[in-house]
Amino acid sequence: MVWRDGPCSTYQVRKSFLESPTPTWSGSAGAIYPAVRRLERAGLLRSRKADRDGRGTRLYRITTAGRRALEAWLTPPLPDDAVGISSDPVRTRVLFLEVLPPARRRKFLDGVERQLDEHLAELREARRAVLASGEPSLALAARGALLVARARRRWLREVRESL
Amino acid sequence: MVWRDGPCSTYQVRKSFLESPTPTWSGSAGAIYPAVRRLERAGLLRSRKADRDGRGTRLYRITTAGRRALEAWLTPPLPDDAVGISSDPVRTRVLFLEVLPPARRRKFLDGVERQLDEHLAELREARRAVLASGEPSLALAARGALLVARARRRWLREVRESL
DNA sequence: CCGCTCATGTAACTGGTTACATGATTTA
DNA sequence: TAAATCATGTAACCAGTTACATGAGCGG
Repeated sequence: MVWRDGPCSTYQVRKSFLESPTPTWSGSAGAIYPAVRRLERAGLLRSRKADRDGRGTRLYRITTAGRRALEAWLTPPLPDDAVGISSDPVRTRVLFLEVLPPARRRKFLDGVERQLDEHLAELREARRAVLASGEPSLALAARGALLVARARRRWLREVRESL
Repeated sequence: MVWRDGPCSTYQVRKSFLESPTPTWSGSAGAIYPAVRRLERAGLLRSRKADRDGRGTRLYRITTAGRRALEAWLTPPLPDDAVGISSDPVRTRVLFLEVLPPARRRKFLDGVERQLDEHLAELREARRAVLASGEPSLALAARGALLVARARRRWLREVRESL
């Protein structure tokens, strides 16, 4: 994010996390501020004091080493846990569906299908917004999220049928 | 897992994690043993000493409260991060693909498509094994993992075309 | 100038990873 | 019976969450 957003404050990085639609990126201050300091200590970021700012804000830039680290992160082969089966809380729950009596299994599927449909509507809406904004990477990512969500939704229908 | 595997040792639970194809479930001893003890302290599990075992192994069973907790976990609405956009390390990387010059972007896609194809072959193989074993929940989960992996694979093809 | 939100943190708690220790059991 | 591996842990380290503190800047 510092690579992308040029010289920027930790707070700007934090905002990117807070605004991300992916809920695993919480953007809590207690994670971001220490992480940025770690990256600077590791030599991947460099900072200078911001002008006319009473808060002592520091502006960060990526270093050459940081750039190299980014490129390494984008160089295959990716680690196993990047391409392997992604964790899916719904799939995990289905593994233990037999805990419930059959009637409640159907209720589970009803509820989750409903939630997934709402989620799909949000994703389509978000994708429209991002297409309008004209940022190609964001549009691609939104498309990816949508395709995966659709696959999960179709799978849930199969689960119901096999029940 | 204790619900499913009847009275069982912590090590049996650990084996389930170690054998899981989902790489985020590492099954490290330093996670499992303390977790099982926490569950017992919370009253969700109960244990007794195993007969004729020199290691002082304890066998765990789920309690009524544990059973209730399991059912609550399976009762919609699920939390947002369970149905929301799942984190996907490949998608995250694509967001920052512009770090690379165009030739290396193609190399990234080549490598990841190759890895995903291998992963798909493994998933199909695993699914066959699980279908043969005759465990319906495992077969459903394997099917879900396969559908999601296929969606990711198709999306990567779109990414290449849009490049 | 008062209160709100912006912005930058910090501290205690929680929990996972890595690496090691130890004794039981099995196998060659 | 010696070596391997099974099984049960523990300790140090690392990193994220929650909740709080503090001061800057701004809008009425």
